[in-house]
Amino acid sequence: MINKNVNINGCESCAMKFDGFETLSDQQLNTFKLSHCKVEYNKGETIIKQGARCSNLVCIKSGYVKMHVEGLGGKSVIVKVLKPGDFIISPGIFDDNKNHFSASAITDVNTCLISIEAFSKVFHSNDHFAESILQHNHRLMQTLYHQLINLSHKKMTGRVADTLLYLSKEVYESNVFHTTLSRQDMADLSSVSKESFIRILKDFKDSGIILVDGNQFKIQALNSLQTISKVG
Amino acid sequence: MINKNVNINGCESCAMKFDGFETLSDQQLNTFKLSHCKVEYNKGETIIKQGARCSNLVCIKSGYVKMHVEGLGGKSVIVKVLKPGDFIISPGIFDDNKNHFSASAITDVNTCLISIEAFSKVFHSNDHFAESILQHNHRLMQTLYHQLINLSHKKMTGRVADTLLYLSKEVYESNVFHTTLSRQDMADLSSVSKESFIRILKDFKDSGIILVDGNQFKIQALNSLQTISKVG
DNA sequence: TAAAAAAACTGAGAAATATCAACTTTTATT
DNA sequence: AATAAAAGTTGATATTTCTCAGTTTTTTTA
Repeated sequence: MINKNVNINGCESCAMKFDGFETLSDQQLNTFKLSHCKVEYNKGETIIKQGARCSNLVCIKSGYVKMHVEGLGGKSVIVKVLKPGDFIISPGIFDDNKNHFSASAITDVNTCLISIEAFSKVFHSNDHFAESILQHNHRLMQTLYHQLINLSHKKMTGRVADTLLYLSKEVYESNVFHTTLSRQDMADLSSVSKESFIRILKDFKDSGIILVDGNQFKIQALNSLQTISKVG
Repeated sequence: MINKNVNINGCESCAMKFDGFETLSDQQLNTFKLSHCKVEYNKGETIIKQGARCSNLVCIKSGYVKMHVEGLGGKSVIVKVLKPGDFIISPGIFDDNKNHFSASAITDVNTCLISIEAFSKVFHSNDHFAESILQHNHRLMQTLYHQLINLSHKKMTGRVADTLLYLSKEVYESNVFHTTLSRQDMADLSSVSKESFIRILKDFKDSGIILVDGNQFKIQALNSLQTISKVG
């Protein structure tokens, strides 16, 4: 026995729950384990770079990550904020092997990187896993449809309201939250300029809809915010 | 033998090529054949309705289809124009079983509808098919990322130029084309108002970049159009 | 801890874009 | 063929949203 520790912190005993991974057999988990790297990223670091070859399935064990698409003139759109339990499959997998978006740490982040070879092997050997990967994709696509509607049919106020609701409900899961996203990030999530974002935030604050102190947020009038988001 | 014709027009002999279907065995094709309905839609008819239960994989054998997301106040965004050989998998499959977008015929359309049960059965029994379905999805997602950037970083002219290039390159595959999309449709594809779309079209025409006569288009200065699209 | 850099905020003005109303042309219907 | 309905077009106007420039606050670095 060369290494007694081979199973310590092995994937079977990983406390983290990733949706869809439940159907993996011990052997399949072992395939992941053999390929995996535990990597810690510091706040601000790039985890996935748009345009680069994609070589990993990135599983987030702790911390928060922004998933963004880099556009024209240094601008970018934030598509999603990922949290522990989320994982990222680049749409380049099974296609051109390039990343079509970037991902950056907005806090210190602990990840588990699984090689696409291992991912591919397991995808091909477990049809239930394949189904859950397709489902994972479909959900992301629903987010994108929602974002498209937001952008084209809503005015700035509606989009900013949406961002606040998204952060509160989906990301931080509380009506009081502290974010490490900058104002620019939140503006990119709402597709408005930073200045406009700040102004609208102030309006919401002045109307008593939210409470803001730096990066600390509290949603006070959920109904109002939901109405603004719906009406656009 | 009850029905001598059972194999006539069976899926093995279908002349239509759908990407990813090559890996299907005769038995798997038979699963599709058993479930399939050939349905002809008239121009203007709804093929897939957003919010309704999704019950089919829709394969387009002839004609053109617009895929659109219905948003607020009766507005909608056209995500893609589908042509013969394309097929539609609703993102609701393997998830909430609802359609998250609509699809409407913009010409008379011949379709082959395959039940999601049959689709699911084959997806689970052929890992190469599963891979190509995931790839199909990823490509659609790339379109969506592109659209997001278009919407948030480009001005109207850039978006309209993009729409013309898209129709010319991807849909009609010629620099001279006739479309059955209305001005409103093309505006929805560009996320601008119909009036703005018409105005920009006129500008392009006056600058000699394109030639327009009703629904007949000719791209005369491809370079200019590409520059406008890139610069935004 | 002082200086520098980055991020947050504010106001004014300019640019982009939508809306509305009228009008023309095309298409569909009786 | 006459009429109605829908789609396309145009101009004027109002709204939305961005950009720029300056200021303050916070964070980082030396």
